[in-house]
Amino acid sequence: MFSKACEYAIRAVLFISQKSKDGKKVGIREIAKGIDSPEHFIAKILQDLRRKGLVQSQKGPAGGFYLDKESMNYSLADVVRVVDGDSLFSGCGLGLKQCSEKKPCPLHHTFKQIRGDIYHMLESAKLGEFNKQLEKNVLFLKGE
Amino acid sequence: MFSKACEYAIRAVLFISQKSKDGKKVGIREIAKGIDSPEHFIAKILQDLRRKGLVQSQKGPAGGFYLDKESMNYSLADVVRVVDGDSLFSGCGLGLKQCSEKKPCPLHHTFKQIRGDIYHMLESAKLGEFNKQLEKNVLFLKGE
DNA sequence: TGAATAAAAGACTTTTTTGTCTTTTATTTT
DNA sequence: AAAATAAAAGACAAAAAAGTCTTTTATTCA
Ligand code: FES
Ligand code: FES
Repeated sequence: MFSKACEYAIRAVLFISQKSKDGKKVGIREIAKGIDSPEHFIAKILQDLRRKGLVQSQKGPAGGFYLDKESMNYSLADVVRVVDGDSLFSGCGLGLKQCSEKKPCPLHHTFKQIRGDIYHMLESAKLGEFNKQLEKNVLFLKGE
Repeated sequence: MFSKACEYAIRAVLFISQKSKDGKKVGIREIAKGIDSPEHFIAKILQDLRRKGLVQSQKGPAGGFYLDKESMNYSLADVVRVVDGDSLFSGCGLGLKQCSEKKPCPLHHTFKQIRGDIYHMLESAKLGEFNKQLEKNVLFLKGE
């Protein structure tokens, strides 16, 4: 459904959100541990997200990644678009060159609905909204 | 969502279904053209499906791929399971090692629903059921 | 039986994705 | 200013997915 890079991206962004909610910054090593991902791999992904303005960062001692007020209101759909593009939101489920009403694939009518549900799920999930549940250990960003 | 191999597989199986509905067999070249896929690539995928019994084939002149009565009742979910495994049906959307109620990821509750919808869409879609619409050119297996 | 046909099998290449390592740049603190 | 810290950048490697090519095997038909 998502690429590995995108899965890591979402988990990282939610991790940063929770850790940085009272102005703190969080380093790449802590992020990698917190979401159980390869350190340098998630680092590169976060650089992309920073260039697009979805997360902020600061170099040097006491530096790290964080989310400002605005970024808290980005949605997971924004993250997905940066990392995986928008084929998940608009592409054909069976891989036809383009999804269209004029030449629909056999799954089109059902799939369109589901694709919309996915979009709605991601669009309505703002980065800041899971903070409390993550802190209470009611939601998790890594397994075991 | 699906791998390329799986997209081709679904399209191929529906193509075979439609072409073979009155006992005819269809060759790999015609299939590849009919669904706009690489010939040898889809050939290999169909070999897997044949070993699992989802499609039938016959070598030699006038041979080719076809679906028998039983195979017509397989579902797209069966095809997906053979080609992509069942992670789409049971895996965590954010890539946690396992999806569970005990340690749910932030998307778990919403995603579980969507995953179920996908499963239902694929499980209820039997291989034979698109034949008429494909023949009438109301549904399509390739773009442009 | 022999030629033609078509799938099966397997080796191989290319591309994409994922992951690692090293060097550079910016920032802070002493 | 110097040392320490942490992200940024970029080169590189490994693995997986996608795609290609050649040879073999089974079947039919003349
Ligand atoms: S054409 Fe396939 S999903 Fe719309
Ligand atoms: S734990 Fe992530 S979908 Fe269930």
